[in-house]
Amino acid sequence: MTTAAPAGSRALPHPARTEIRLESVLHALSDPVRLRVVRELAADGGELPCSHFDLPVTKSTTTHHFRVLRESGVVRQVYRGTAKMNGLRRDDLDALFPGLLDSVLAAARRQADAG
Amino acid sequence: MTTAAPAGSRALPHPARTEIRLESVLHALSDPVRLRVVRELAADGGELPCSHFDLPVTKSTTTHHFRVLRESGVVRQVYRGTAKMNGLRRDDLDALFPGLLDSVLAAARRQADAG
DNA sequence: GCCGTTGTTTGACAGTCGACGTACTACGGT
DNA sequence: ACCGTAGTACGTCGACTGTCAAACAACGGC
Repeated sequence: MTTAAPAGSRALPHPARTEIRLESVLHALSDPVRLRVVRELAADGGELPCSHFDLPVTKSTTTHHFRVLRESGVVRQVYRGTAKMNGLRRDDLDALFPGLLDSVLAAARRQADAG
Repeated sequence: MTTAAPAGSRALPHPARTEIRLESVLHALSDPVRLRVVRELAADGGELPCSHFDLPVTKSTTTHHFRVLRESGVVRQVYRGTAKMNGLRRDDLDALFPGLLDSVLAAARRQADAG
């Protein structure tokens, strides 16, 4: 009754680089909570656990948002002990859509500053 | 009986430049039909009537999509006789979010070519 | 072995979205 | 005055979204 994934390294499905769709990425980034997560990940540059983010939503909603980000190809998630680490898929996104992520991040920063 | 707008020039509400929200723009661009419209508008550079677009949806759905694009600040719409002309708000978008529109368009082109 | 921390799952719920058809309005020509 | 073309408004429908609470699972340490 292992669910299909071997215990000890719960598997997380990610789209391959070629499967990443622009529409899905834009949709993932169009939510304020998710955009904020992406900004923090970009600012950090490395990997951050879900628990690092102090989001104005419950745990289950947080799980949901991270799943949308992962399934759209925006973040990569891996388990490290009990924590789930999140990293931006900068390499893949920059290869597929050069400049897109940077201009979205710049736009978000600008809008936040003007706020 | 006039609905509030003087006859002869039906008014269409547009967000002012400062009211345009990044999240709304990304959401507007995350739909395949709308992204396609935006690409055609960008390729043309000028104004095109709704009837120019041969979209795989009905007229009423087309109206809906153009409204989303207008209300998010992506396109500007004006009536010209019985036609409703649509133009990209390049000036406003470029001023608010430099490079964003271009990288989205480049990404869309790239994805379409690879498709 | 037990507990706390971390995250998942499930089910519910209200709201939005994209799509449709039908009925309607607005304008330009004939 | 009439018709045709262009687009709108309204109501509906099913699917998806964002949110929550409550119960559960996995791992690390004590």
